[in-house]
Amino acid sequence: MSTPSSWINRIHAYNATPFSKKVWLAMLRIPKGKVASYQTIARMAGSPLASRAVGNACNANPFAPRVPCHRVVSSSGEIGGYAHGIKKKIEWLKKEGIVVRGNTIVDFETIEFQH
DNA sequence: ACGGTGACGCTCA
DNA sequence: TTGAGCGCCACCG
Repeated sequence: MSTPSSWINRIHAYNATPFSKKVWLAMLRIPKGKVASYQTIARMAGSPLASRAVGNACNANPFAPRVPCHRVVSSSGEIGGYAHGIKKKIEWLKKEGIVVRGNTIVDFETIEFQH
């Protein structure tokens, strides 16, 4: 019940808008130890200019942290926001081996997942 | 139907 | 470097 495909099923079964589901599905593709920008997720969801709307979808993610919205950060390398508090977001990221200094991802460019 | 909202991103002073 | 301004877009009352 924790395989990637089961989360895909959970997402599809959940009552949410198509765009939100696309965003959540895209997040599943970010490898542990990497991060993706809201912009990249927007691109993956098929709406390249909807980075802002991606933030809204992340905020509505009912499956955190198993569906890893904590791996979605600002294109500047800043942490961005988190529904359960930025502290929590940084906590998850560090647990996955990502180094965070202040509100910034260290070596963001090299660990950024792009698609 | 429509205007307000927000976990964005970019530019410019 | 930092903050203000603005464009962007899906979603919600």
